[in-house]
Amino acid sequence: MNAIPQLTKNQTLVFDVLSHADGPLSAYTILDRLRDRGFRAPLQVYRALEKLLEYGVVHRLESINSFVACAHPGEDCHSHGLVAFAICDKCGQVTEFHDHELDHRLMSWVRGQKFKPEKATIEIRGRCAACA
Amino acid sequence: MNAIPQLTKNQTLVFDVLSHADGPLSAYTILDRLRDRGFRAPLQVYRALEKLLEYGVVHRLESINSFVACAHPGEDCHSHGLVAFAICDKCGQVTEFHDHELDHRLMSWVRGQKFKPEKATIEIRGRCAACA
DNA sequence: TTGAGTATGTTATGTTATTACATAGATTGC
DNA sequence: GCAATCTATGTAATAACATAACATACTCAA
Ligand SMILES: [Zn+2]
Ligand SMILES: [Zn+2]
Ligand SMILES: [Zn+2]
Ligand SMILES: [Zn+2]
Repeated sequence: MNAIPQLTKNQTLVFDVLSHADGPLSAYTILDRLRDRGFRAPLQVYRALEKLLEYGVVHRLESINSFVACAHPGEDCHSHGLVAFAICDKCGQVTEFHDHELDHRLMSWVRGQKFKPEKATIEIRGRCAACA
Repeated sequence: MNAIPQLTKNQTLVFDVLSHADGPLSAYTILDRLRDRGFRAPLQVYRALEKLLEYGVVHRLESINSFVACAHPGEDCHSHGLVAFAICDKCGQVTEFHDHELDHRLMSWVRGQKFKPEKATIEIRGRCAACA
């Protein structure tokens, strides 16, 4: 359970944008929102995201090439468990959830294969309750 | 359980490349491998892939922007169940698997949220037995 | 045979992500 | 202090992935 280090200037800016967004954002959207804070190039965003992902305070949604602030900051789940997302294709809302049973099931299959997991991606696309 | 229609010329070419590949391929890699069969533009690949995905004979691996031929052709799983992948980051080998228990667990969570799932992505990245 | 639907070809463009190189700031040991 | 080192940042260019827009051709049924 590594502590989250003090964020640098750019990391703070990117994290702030994600925290206050009402849904996942692409790297280039983040860039646009930080132009008036001095951001000029994608790398400023990608480098910050890389660290934020490493610290576990941001998640990447592979199926939509976007990033979202962790919905459960401070919780222990991320260090030992797996994270899943339900993504609404209509309104963009994302629900992050953890399920130890799911985790256990996946990992037991994986261990049976002698596969050494590093990272798991679980994303469900569809319609949220409000948009159904 | 919709039958798979007769594939068109381009769909056949793309499917053949994927079937004979020893791992997942990006769209542009497929394009390169079909240059001498007359392919000139990405869209020829993407359009074929779109159909092949729809027919369920090819899967897209979101976390590596690549495509792979279904490992279980003809099986019924795809129409009602969910597909998961273990992807080796060293050698690129992909193992496709189905697990009804996993499926059930995920869908019960999702139903509890009144979320209407359309598609699920489950990808585990790590090292395969041979590369561990 | 004409109209609708599907498949294809081609060019251009949009979107996402990384490489390469330069500069600046912080930290450590001397 | 001052060099060595490490981390963070700035900038330009390019690579990698994906789609839009438009034209043409090929079914196939009415
Ligand atoms: Zn989280
Ligand atoms: Zn919604
Ligand atoms: Zn399959
Ligand atoms: Zn391997």
